[in-house]
Amino acid sequence: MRPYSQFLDQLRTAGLRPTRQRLALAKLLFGGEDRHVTAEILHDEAQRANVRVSLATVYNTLHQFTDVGLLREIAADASKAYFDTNTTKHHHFYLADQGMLMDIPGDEINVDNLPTAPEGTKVDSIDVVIRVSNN
Amino acid sequence: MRPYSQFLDQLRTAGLRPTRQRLALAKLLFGGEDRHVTAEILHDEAQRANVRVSLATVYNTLHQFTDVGLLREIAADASKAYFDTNTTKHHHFYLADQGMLMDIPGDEINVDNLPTAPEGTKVDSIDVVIRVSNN
DNA sequence: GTGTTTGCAAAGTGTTTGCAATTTA
DNA sequence: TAAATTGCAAACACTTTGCAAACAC
Repeated sequence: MRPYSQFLDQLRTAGLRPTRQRLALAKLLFGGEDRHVTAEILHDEAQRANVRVSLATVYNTLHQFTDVGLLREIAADASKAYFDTNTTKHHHFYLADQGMLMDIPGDEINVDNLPTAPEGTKVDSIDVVIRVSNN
Repeated sequence: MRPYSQFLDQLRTAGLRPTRQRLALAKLLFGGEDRHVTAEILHDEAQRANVRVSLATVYNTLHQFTDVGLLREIAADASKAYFDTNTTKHHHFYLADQGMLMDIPGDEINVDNLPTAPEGTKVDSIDVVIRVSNN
């Protein structure tokens, strides 16, 4: 099995050039279980994996991946951007004390009786965030 | 009717000294309809109303009001903090293009089948944000 | 080769902080 | 007068940007 081939395909399909940096970040993001990252977390992880990539490129890459639908951005906290590798419909616990997100499976919350979007707008996403703190 | 008396009472009840700045901000926030503000919006508004108050004090005041339950903070966008004068249970449309929040009445969305909070934590709030953009 | 992507450092935005001066009770 | 609050400016955290060098095709 050729290493990286799944990530190569993933990037090509998305219309992004499979550069060394994008491949390495894709591997970190999509190589295992679903996860929630901030730019800083991913950058640190890349360093530790001996992947030289600048923080600016990590930011660019996270946004590019989000634009092509490989990631989903979660507004859990007004001070930091979180990205989720699970782009399917589901919601989150936000552990305020740890600054950490946890998935809630999509079928564990019912959201219904949704109002229609305001005149002239379309719905981009529906986020349910349950903020919890230590007790 | 003594001007400001309702705001004096409101602040005293909340255990906050009714300073000139807090009174003026309370009047702007709670003197009319429910509203959503950022620190910058409120600061600008205070200037226009000829209330001299520093941006730092606006930030402090917004957080103090939030701590005592007069305001509620909404994480609608990872880049800016929004505060809502309506602290009752309800949800929001976030108009991404305008950076603006709109209330959705509490009874217009059902959220049920909620999972229990993770071990050792308690639920602080449940936010439903429907992100919409112009079409 | 040509256009894209990267890294760097600088700049930008929103927010918090330290501390002296001011205000409130 | 003692304690709380304010304003200022500096510091901070996170993010974006401009541009020359490096890379992908």
